[in-house]
Amino acid sequence: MLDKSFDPKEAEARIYKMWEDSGAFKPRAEKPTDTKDDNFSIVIPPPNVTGSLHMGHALNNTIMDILIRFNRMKGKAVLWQPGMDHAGIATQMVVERKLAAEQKYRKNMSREDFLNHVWAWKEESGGMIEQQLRRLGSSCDWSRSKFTLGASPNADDAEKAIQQNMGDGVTKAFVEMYEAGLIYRDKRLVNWDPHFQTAISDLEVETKTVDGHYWHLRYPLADGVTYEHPITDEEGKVTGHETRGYVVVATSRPETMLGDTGVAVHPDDERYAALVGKEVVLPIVNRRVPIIADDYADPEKGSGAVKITPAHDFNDYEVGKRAGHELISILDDRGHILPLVIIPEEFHGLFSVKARKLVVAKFDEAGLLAETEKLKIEQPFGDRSGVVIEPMLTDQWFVDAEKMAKDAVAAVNRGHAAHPTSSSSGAYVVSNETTNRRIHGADAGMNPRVKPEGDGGEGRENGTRFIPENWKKTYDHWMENIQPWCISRQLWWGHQISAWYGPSLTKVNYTGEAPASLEIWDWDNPEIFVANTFEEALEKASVFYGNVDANAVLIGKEAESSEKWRNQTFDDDGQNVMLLRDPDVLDTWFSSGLWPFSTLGWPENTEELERFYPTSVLVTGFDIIFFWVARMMMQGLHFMKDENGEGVVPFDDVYIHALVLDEAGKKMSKSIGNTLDPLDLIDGVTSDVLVEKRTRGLKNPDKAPQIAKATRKAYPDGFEPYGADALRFTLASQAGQGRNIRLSVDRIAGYRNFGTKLWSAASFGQMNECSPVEGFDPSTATLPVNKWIISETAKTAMEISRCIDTYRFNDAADAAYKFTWDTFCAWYLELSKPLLSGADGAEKDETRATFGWVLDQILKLLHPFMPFITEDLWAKIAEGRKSNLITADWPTYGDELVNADAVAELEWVQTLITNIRSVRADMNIPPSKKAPLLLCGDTLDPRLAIYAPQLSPMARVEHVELASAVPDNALQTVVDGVQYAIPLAGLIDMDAERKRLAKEIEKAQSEIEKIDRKLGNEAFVAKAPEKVVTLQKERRAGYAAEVETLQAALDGLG
RNA sequence: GGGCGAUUAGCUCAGUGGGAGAGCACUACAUUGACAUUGUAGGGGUCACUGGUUCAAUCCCAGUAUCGCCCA
Repeated sequence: MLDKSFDPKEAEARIYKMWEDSGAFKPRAEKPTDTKDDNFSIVIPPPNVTGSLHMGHALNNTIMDILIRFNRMKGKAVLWQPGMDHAGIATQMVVERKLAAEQKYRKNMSREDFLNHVWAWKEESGGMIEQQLRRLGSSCDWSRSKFTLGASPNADDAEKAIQQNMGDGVTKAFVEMYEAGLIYRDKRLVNWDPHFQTAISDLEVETKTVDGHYWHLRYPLADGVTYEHPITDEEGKVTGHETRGYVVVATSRPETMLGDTGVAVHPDDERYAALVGKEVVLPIVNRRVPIIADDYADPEKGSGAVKITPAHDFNDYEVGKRAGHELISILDDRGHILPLVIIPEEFHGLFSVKARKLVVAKFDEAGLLAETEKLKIEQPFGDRSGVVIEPMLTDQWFVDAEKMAKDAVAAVNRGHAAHPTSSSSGAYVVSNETTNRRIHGADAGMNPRVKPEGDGGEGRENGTRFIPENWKKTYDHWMENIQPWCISRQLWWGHQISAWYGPSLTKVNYTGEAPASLEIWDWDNPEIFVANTFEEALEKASVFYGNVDANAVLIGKEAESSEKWRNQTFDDDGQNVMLLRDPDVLDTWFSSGLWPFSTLGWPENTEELERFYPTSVLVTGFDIIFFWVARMMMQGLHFMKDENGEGVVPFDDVYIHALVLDEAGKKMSKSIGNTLDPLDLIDGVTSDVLVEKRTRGLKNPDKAPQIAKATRKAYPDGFEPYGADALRFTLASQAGQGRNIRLSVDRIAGYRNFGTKLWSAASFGQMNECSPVEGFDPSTATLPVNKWIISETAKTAMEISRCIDTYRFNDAADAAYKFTWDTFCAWYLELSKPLLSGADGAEKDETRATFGWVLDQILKLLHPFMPFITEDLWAKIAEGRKSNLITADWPTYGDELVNADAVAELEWVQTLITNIRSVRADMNIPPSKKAPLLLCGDTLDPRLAIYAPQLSPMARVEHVELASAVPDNALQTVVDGVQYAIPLAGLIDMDAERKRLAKEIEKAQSEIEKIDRKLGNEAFVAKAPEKVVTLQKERRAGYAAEVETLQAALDGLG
């Protein structure tokens, strides 16, 4: 006997362990007959090692798990590759914060000591999210979980073996890209985060609109020059001129004037034409700088003249470069004014905001502050640090993204061209069945790519397709405007850059002769040796310096610090020039970009790489298309080559899912206090705990009472334990291909109820001995009711398969829900009751077997969505199953099981029952009151006798008989043009019945009118397809018959 | 400023060139037989607005309004 209901708390952990222990999460062994089509793979978007599960993960992983389980059941070799991202900045931040609480600071530690702290933290507290992902039911192959940074120095050998390639791969990628000219080192303006004191990429900068000021500053013209400045009225008309000995520039950052190199005006701006070529004297610093003409100056904005600070503004940088200006950096790493001789001492060391106030005060004092304007300004902030980002001139490593982007754009064009928008059916071509490729690792030869068999699709031809396809535009747009990607970070936690520096020989005209002395070597613009290892770098250096000064031979010393390297010149033996390894690390996304192949073992040529690259689909949110998807495309195409040397895309499809928002449509965020923890929805939570969690550790604690109040109002009773299945099903059912999902807790409860419904139907089946029958062949069923439910099962199975294949998860979930609840539970189960409780015999046996078979199919079809409850039932309703549900065969039958006659017959039964119920309910006839059903006509429909046992309980029909005329005091209904009467003397309000009939007639009448308008239109009859015209005629006939019968009924009432 | 998207029942959202849908909420009725985490029935919508294309528009096109997101 089944328990009363499913207990997720008890079952989830037990079942998950059973799956994992069974080896079901590992890809099945390769068969000799396997083609690329028989493999299905997904790489997980690696969560940050610091991360904890949020709703975005829940959606993302639910979708992946649906795809994975579906394809696994279809018999494919399935690999869901898990892993984590080391998340450079985020992790370093977490650990530094933790150390600070213990009065320990990174600055006072060696790099090695600090990294040991981070690794220790990772072992202890990192990676919690992998446990949380298990709670969702994610069926990843955890045994191959990868970490972008590789193994910890203290890891055991097994772990080291698993992670070995991760670090090697990144180094190899860096070196190869450098050698291919795709990576270079350059002094450029970059986004500088003064808090973390590192460069960050454009993508890590968030521009926000904040309250700010525009200060209009007067820059005096040099040498007593003056000009006539036009004075305008409110409408912009010039009303006169005034003589000015200054130009006005407006800025939101006055402190940068300390580093100004000029003032720009538009070349066509007549007002300033005479001033171009003249100079202004910068106040405070008393420097002369030129007035130049440049298109960048917008005559419409402000005074039309702009100050130019090339070292601290991206636009000014370009202007300065065009004008050949020298760059003057005025800020240090922390955003403080540098102690430069050209800057008055009182500014030295001031934080930029303080310097700003002082500059403004000085201008004001000197009468040079023309105006202070309050307005909203756009300001860049670091997405992690939250501080204002300073453009800074520094030496950094860059990827020439523009070059790589071309191939990546072309690959997506190919992907979409191979799959033109589908026909009106809206069905996508099933991707993973139209590709058939084999790939080998970088060092191996490639097999020719086999063209897929055509099923209408042309095959992917090594392209990637976005789903929904509108994301292609976003991707294209960004790729076409891509900027050099700054990949170096001034952090410690990450892949240290594999480059070594030696002194440069550029200062001498190097001819191969030994320079006279090391003194003239240039330490500021070092020679760069990019290599996989120090030994390799040394070799390269030896070749380079080989015939230089015989007194200074490089023999393999690596400088421990840049100070030592610069200041000491020779190593401790006083003999040798040292090489210095670049202390910086790579942007985390550089290693994430290798994820689709590094996780499969690259740069080794592994079996997994062969079998599972390219991956079938990438499932992710649109917020990381640029960060991640684009980079994987670029790096995948660069490193993974086919036998012709063509780059191979990392995935066939990219499915972009929605963002999960709260019920009000707001982005979930800790600071707003509207986050929902997936685990709370799975396990349940009290309102008190929920409030506590939402108000703990707020950046702005003042908000706590407000958040607490809103939380208690929204969820006064907290959450019940809905279980992982309900959460998954809700996410799937809301995963329409739109932009976002408002998560509804009511719906989660609704889908929990759905699970209970399924459970109770299974329980009913068990009580009635409806166990699955070994070898039952559904095509042999004889009873129409069984043929019908088998038909509906087949139709549903086809529908669900089609929907999952085309990433229409909500449609798939809906189809499963409707079939289970409405078709199976509400109709079949009730219709089967008389048979199951009737006399033993062939019909009862067939019905039991059918019931058992259909329930099995339901469990299979629901399994990808609700893995736990289905697996539990699978085991509990039948003993000695051949396999667990997770590896059971997916239903693949189809039309051959659909019996149109049986479907028509049962639809008639349902209409009859529904109509009887409806007229009775309309007249408020209590269900307890049974009544005969009279067929008003000449012959009794034999089907009425057959379904009498069902009509009795379901439609409260006492018995069925033929009547020549409608008796008085009877309700009437029409099914298929046949009139039925239900005599209920004494229970019917005849006036109400007349009104009811009149209303029904009116309804049908208005439909007829609508159709008549159409059919009366000659153009419609002439031009519309015949099918449509016929359909309308048929519909009209149907309504007409109904009206006639209803009218007769109404007339009969007198 | 450029781009993308949304606007359908009270709420949250599907949907389609030819008969307006679901879940929740609501109303009425029911209840010892799978299930109250229930059953049956019902009410409720000019498919944002204005034009256009078409025999036919909620759907395609153009514009307007409102809201949201991304980029500058």
